[in-house]
Amino acid sequence: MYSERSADERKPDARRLESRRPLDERKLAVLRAIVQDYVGTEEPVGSKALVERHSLGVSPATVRNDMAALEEDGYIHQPHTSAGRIPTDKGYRLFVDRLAEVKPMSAPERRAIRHFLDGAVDLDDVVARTVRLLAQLTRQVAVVQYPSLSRSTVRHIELVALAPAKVMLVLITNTGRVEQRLVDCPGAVGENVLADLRSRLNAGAVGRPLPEVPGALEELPAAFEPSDRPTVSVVLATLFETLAEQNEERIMLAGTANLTRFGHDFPLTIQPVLEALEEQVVLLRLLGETADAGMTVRIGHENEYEGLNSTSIVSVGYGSGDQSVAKLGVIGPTRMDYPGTMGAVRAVARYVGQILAES
Amino acid sequence: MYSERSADERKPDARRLESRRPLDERKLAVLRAIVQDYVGTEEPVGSKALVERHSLGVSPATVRNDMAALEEDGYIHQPHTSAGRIPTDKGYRLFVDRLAEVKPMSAPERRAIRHFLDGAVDLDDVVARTVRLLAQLTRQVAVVQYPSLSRSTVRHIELVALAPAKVMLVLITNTGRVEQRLVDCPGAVGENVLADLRSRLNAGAVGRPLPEVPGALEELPAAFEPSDRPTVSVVLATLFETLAEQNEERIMLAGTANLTRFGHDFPLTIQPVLEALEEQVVLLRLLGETADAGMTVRIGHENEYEGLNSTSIVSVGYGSGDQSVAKLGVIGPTRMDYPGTMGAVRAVARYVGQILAES
DNA sequence: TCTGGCACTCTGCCTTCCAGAGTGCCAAGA
DNA sequence: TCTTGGCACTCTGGAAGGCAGAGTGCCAGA
Repeated sequence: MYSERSADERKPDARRLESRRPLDERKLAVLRAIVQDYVGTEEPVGSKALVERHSLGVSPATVRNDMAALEEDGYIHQPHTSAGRIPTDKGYRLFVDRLAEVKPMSAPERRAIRHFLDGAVDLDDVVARTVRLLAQLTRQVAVVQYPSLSRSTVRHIELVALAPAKVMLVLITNTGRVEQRLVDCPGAVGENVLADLRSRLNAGAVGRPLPEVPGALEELPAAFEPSDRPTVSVVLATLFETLAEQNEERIMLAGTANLTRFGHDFPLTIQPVLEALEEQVVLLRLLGETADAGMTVRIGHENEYEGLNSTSIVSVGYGSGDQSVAKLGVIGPTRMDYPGTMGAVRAVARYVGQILAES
Repeated sequence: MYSERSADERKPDARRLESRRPLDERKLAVLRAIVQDYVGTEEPVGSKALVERHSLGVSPATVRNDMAALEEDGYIHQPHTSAGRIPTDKGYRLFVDRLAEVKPMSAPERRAIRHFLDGAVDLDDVVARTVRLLAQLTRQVAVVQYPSLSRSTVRHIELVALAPAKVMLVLITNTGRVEQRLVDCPGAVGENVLADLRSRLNAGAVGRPLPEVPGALEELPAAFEPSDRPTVSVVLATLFETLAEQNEERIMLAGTANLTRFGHDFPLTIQPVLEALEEQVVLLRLLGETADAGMTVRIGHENEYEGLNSTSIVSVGYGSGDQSVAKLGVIGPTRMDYPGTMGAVRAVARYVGQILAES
């Protein structure tokens, strides 16, 4: 799995991927050329076409020899005798690990990103804009996870009496996320009790990371009159439940129409992908496997989920400060423009982080 | 456009759709049979197959004559000489208006719907469950609009001081919808002012339909000290803005994977549909065209949006009381099982309404 | 008004054929 | 030992042709 590290760190990993004999420079150049051409044309690429389009400085016959070696090592593959070659998952892997440079966004692109995201009015809007932007930039399916509760801290807790025995609990996090729950209390709740509870809740929880909140508020019921304790307990229970509901994490999606540019054997590939995209659980797990730092690229069969076996996923964490609070990424065919996609994903993640930090 | 009305009311409408000579009973039966068979097989249906599968009591030759008449009137159409017939949009229209009975859900189905929706914990969950249920029942793309702000009433308005000059405004509606906005105040806001404002806001707004709220609160700043008025005005402005933002209406979608069962000429049909589905605006307009009472069916070219010209949309309003607060529906190929789809849509809308009314 | 019969016309599918692209291998050259 | 030109071979994709099957339109008779 690709992670952004320095070249020195990276090498031992990459070497493990190769088989017995190391690939010489030219073979790597051939592989790179094959990947680039195949991504461009979607057609198996032959030796003659290769030397024409790339200045490899050798003849087609030589390239053929290299190709044979690459094929034997499993980096490329021939759909049938006397057809050109297409990269295998392993070939893409090597390409991403050693042959590709993440392509930085151009200055105008960066300006456009900034500009587009700056217009957002609230968290929902930030996420919505981000996902659309990413889909547009990469022309693929984009996925953005809402800043997760588990990494954020409490900004405020509010209690609102809606009816004598009904209280609405509102939790606001530093990432701008708002969660609300209706609480059915065992009996009528006095406004003074509510006010007291409100201020104690905030005193104990504000500024804390969500997972720590239950510990900090454990002793709270003891501070109240015995007659009020059931109410306090119910409210607390609801609060803890809300905090714990990490699986309630939301995800936003855009660019599914880009799936139509997927491949030739269309319905077969696209249906499982669409199904996967509808399963929040699958998407969350997918994003969850993203490394905490650096970009993650999962290629074809490296993917656990079967329906996504012919897709690649480029994902990265983003956050308001230095640590990531959520992930985002794109899903596209294994035959994708990795450098460009990775560049776009990284740039978008960076800017979203900035926007979140500012607000 | 189909609307559910009594048979008597319906007739004049239907008659207008027919051409000069009225279609006799048998021709209608033939059309009905054609629609049913075509929906089942997806293949043009011929005269011989028709008499075999349906007990029309006449010979293929007779059916052929009827078909010729139906074709002349534009209800069916021949892809090419010596092929079977397929219904036109006009044919489906007639079928829906006069030949189809909305198919009621079976008792087990109704129980399943109820059961599935009953488990919902909050509004988000209700909508999410509804849309998935609808997609599953109809095996098509389901669309559910969140209960709209414009029809609901204020249940509570809450103000929360987050920082000296930052206030969070939370609006809770009777449909369970919660909207929040961050307000930047011109200066620090005292807690007593905030409390005063809070209670006055609620006194003036609670129970009112959202559109009436601005009128009811117009005079509010006058009740405060001149020094506090700028703050009050800003909060009010933000509140009104929130109320006015009807275009912020949200929509939830499910079942896009069902598009893969769409037709043969796949990528061509599916891409514009996927694009349309990503445009909230398009979807909202689509649902917006739903009649306020009764079900609406829009078939093929009756649809404004070009990308949906080969799809039909079955939509209906749903609501917590007797009046509808939002719409839901499904989008599928014009060649869809109208009676079944309409039955499912109606049933789901009814149960969602009940759930909303209970909560 | 309905029906059986008949000639006619399409499509869809299968087969055949052919050019084009690409390969693997070999022997010669650097 | 690596590179290269040459050559025979293979496979796909598209075009062309042929054919069975399904379906129609029309006509004359009941």
